[in-house]
Amino acid sequence: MGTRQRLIDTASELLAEEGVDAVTLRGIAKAAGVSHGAPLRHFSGRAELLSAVATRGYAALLARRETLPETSPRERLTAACHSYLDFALANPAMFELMFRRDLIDADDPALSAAASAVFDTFAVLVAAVPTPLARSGADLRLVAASLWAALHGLAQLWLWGGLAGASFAPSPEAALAVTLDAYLG
Amino acid sequence: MGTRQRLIDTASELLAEEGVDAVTLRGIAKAAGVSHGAPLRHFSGRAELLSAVATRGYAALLARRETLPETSPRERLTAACHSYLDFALANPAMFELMFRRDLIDADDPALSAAASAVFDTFAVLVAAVPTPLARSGADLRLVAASLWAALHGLAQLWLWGGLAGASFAPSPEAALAVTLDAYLG
DNA sequence: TGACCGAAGTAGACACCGTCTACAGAAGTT
DNA sequence: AACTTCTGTAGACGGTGTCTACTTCGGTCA
Repeated sequence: MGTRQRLIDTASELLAEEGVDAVTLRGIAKAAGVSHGAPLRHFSGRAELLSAVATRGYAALLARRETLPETSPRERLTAACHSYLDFALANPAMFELMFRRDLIDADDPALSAAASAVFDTFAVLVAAVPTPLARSGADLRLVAASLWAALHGLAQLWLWGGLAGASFAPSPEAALAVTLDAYLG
Repeated sequence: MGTRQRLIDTASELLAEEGVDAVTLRGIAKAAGVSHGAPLRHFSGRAELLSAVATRGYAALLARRETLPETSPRERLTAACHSYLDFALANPAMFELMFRRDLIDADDPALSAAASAVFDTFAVLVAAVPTPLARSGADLRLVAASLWAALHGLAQLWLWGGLAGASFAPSPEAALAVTLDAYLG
């Protein structure tokens, strides 16, 4: 296996185990058993390596779409929403990296393609459900964007520390249920 | 004026002008005209200084609640939502800092108090509006959390790069309108 | 075959970062 | 007047990303 691929693998493991702070170019190199300068032979810099890692994250998110139940469009959509939240909570470091534009290169073609694919497939799922919003004539892609943002905010806020410190501490699933209620009626 | 306060001021300006990457302890010290070690006489470390800056951000967010129109609860809530999004888009670096738990100390008492106050006042606004969700018996604080998350996700996603790269690029206001439609019916 | 040449890995240097420590002075207290 | 505390400075240390030689190895071509 090529060094380039091993660097991405090692970085992914390091990310999952030690968090986003640990994904340092030198640390990855050491964990991969190469010198600290070796990664620069395969990537233009840290951002490019981490972009490759994040791209893998978007791919994993997309892969979850293949495992949705083959039932009603509505159930498929709610399952996809749960899947998104589950992914974020199960892979917090990867999820954080995927949206840290100071660590990755947002213009990376593979990365933005993967990210767009995630949104596009989500938009398709949304379009298949006759929500009250859709009945009222709203732009379906706008509804998809709005719902995705709601999901994303839920994940982000929860990873951030939930509403800990606030006077009560709901579970993310409970909040998601309310969100889905709002959108799907 | 004490050095401590000037450090917070300088850091805030630096944050707004140069972004979150520029808010380095040494950079702040230089901009404030003191030696690189001086900040450590007033703060235990970078996290404590940045927590003070972020606390100011939450305070600014809270202050916007004072300027809401004295009309119907529904209009007050929608105005508060627009205000939240406006704040994020107008102060992207501050908004980012406020939710970067690797840069600030989430356990800072002043910080968590300010953050909780923001959520609590938002929950009060939500509770005053007879949304369809409320009528269906949902926990009002849960509704507030869900709506806040939706707002937050909208802001975050937009700052992240909007849905640029996706097949279409909606304005954040348009997406917010859909979100409010979903929740307020 | 032998010369060449580019790709890949290494080691060292540089500037920057956060943090720690030793030191100097100023201010206030006993 | 002596002593202690507070505030600021300067230097050091380990860590980071990136750049620049320097090797080394594999394949290509005369």
